[in-house]
Amino acid sequence: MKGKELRRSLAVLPIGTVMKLTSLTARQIRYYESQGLVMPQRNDGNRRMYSLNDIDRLLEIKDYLDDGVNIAGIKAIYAQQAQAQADRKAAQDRPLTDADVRRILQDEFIRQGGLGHPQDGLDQRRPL
DNA sequence: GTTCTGACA
DNA sequence: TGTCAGAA
Repeated sequence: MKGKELRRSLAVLPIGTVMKLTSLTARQIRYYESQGLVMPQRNDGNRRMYSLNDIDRLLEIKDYLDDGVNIAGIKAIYAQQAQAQADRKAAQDRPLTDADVRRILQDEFIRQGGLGHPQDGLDQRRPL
């Protein structure tokens, strides 16, 4: 993770500041948290501490709400996005399976001509 | 003074 | 969602 994103994820804002930055009431901000839409950190005194990313998320939630999307809908959107990212990460981290290796070897085999079609006298080789 | 949780005329 | 209470 780069320093820039690290700073954006630093939770340093108390709810009072977040209220002014988002024009949301503390009631609304806490409610969205209860719905799992945001998950601010807590400091020693159990006070919610928000990061710049949290601010963006809250502003985004507000926009969705203004566009008529309900809480359930927003939940679905974030759930789907999280799933999409999980899939991408899984694809990156997963070591090659036997199936992957077979597919790669077969592709390479075909790329080099494979069994070809000796009958028609022309190979199916494709240039790289 | 600010924020937290829980509750509801 | 607003707002009040009682505590931290």
